[in-house]
Amino acid sequence: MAFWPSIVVATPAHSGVGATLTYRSELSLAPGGLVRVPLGSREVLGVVWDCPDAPPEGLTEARTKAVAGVLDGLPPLNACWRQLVKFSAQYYQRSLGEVALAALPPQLRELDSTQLARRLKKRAKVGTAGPATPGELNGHDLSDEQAEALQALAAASAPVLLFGATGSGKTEVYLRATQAVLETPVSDGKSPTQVLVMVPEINLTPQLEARFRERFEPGFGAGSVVCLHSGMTPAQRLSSWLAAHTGSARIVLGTRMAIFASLPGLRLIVVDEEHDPSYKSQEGARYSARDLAVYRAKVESEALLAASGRSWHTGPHPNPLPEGEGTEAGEGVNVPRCQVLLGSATPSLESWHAADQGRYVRLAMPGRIGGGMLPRLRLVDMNHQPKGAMLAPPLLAAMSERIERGEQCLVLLNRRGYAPVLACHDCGWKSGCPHCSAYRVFHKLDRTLRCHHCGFTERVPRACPDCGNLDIAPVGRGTEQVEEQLASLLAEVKRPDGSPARVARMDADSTRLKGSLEVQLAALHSGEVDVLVGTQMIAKGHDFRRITLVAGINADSALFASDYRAPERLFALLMQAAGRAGRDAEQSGASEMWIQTWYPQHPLFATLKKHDYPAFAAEQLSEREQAGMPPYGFQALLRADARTQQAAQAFLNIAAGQAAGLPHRDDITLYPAVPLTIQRVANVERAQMLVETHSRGALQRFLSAWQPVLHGCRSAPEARGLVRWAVDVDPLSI
DNA sequence: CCGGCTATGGTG
DNA sequence: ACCATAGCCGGT
Repeated sequence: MAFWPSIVVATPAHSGVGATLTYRSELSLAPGGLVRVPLGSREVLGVVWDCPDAPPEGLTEARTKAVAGVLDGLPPLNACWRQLVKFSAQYYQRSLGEVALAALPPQLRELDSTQLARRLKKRAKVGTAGPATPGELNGHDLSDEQAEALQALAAASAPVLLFGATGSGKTEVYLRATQAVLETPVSDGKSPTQVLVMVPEINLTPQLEARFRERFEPGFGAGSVVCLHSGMTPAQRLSSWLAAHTGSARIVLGTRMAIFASLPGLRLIVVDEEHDPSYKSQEGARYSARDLAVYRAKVESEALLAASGRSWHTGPHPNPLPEGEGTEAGEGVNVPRCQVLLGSATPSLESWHAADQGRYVRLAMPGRIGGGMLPRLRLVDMNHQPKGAMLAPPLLAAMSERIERGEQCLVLLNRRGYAPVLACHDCGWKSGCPHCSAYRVFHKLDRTLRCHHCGFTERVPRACPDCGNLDIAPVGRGTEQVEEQLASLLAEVKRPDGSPARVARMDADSTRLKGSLEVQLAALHSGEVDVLVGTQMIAKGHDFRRITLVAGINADSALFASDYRAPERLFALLMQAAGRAGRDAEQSGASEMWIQTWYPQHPLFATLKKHDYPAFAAEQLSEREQAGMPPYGFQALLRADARTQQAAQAFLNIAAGQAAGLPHRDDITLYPAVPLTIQRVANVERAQMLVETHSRGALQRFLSAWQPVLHGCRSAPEARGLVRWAVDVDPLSI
């Protein structure tokens, strides 16, 4: 066979031929290099995946195309990054090229190598900081708990779960751990050490960014801290990505997508609020950035160890993903490694279970900085309140008292708009969405009916569209209505300076415009606002100083939800909300969390009252174990979207039928195809099938074998009208 | 009878 | 992914 130089490239192509495509190239290329290659009639960005000695069997030189260009000047993506991408593609059942290309900044696809050179030069100027002089502006001493946590972290050789109460100073632990990593000297020619810090939401990046900049830019230079999230412009993203890839950025702060950043000197990954469902991607490769963080840290550690010439002797590694065994905690101090630090006041049951088993090291910080106490829980039994009261009189009285003392209140309601539905009292018309099986929400401020699923918006009709009746009225309550009502109910209440109480609202609608979140937070901090009404957005992360009362006014819907993770989410949300109150120690003694409920006897409230997350977790875990649910069992969803519900279900049923004889089929339960709770969205019918088993390995091998079958089922005549399908491994809601 | 839209297939 | 091509309705 004639020799010709070939390279294997990961491209965005993802059905048919295989995971990678082979090209011809005279140039010397290394794995991880970026190339432009012809694909069909286009030219696309690709990642060099392999440089084999000989081209694959059965492929002739004439049938291959030549590499069109090389983005030289850019160091190749290292083996750890490639391993992360490869693993993610396999585990989440997507093509290698799709994951690889999605992990790169979109702008990179449009650049040629001269443009790239210019960007790199620009970067170099900002990026190279002088020798590190550790930031001194550190200020406060560590609490005993923080100091102990940091010591234990330094000694840990497994993932660390930092179980810290809201206000216990987790961020300071992240900062100190980061500082320790950045001060670690590296030998010549090696990349400077780097830290990745992830937060669940874009909203939470600015305040964390400010703290990291303040702490590290004096010592490590401007540009040592960069952000990476989907809210940035393409140019900003490219710039941050290049800074991370070249090592000029020492700290990358971002949302879930940041897990795929190229970080050649990575030594620590922090996952803040690790329980947060936002870490699970809901489109494309449905990855969990938290789980991948644990995997990535393991891969990076192995590489560092191999490079240091030692061999790993503790056996298999902690890893939530492949068939999970573990490693013993507490070994391996001073072994070069990349650590992972998962922080939460209400950890995911998955992480909690891993800590119970000793696969993770659990560090607890139960106390609040400054000795503040968590608020006292007050349950309002709605059975004993006046009919139709949206806020119980005792709650209103308590709020008034707080306002008169110059304290602030938070009112939590997980529903945007004025009312979830508008209805005609005569003929029974309701404000349904014509494109979805859902009601359109009444937004009074701009007089619209808006579908929160597909975005379809119309002006509110003046009369009932069906019968012409003028008497159409809102049913149920949203944040707009609570804001309006509270403003009128508290109109007579005076603040200490004699001025009237002020109510404001914060939700996705009020913060849509750029900068308005900051404006709203400033209004709260300066004390202009006494009562803030909002969705779960107000429960997350923000550091409110003068809040002494938090009220959840409609928690019940989650108590009896069919989703088995609903209690966990409700507990986390209420704990998080409670954590907003009493951050100021002086006032914390009297701070309160009020919950309006029709079911005050519900056991969830008893554990919440004691702020006893361990008890709650133990109880939930035993239920999960009984039922063989995660983390004891393993699940995937096969999802199908189609023009008709029959087509969607037909696809799923055919797929299930054709699963016969596949590896591990006997270990797998395939449940019947069912429509999703919201069956139709934007005129697309949705259905799904639950895949369940007791072994992660069995699930993986079964899904891999099922994949080509699923591709084939697409063209089954019964599935005519199928729009798309997807596999969701480790789904968050079923 | 052309043009636009949507479904289907292939990329080295 | 993205593009090309093939198959189905409306308009002058």
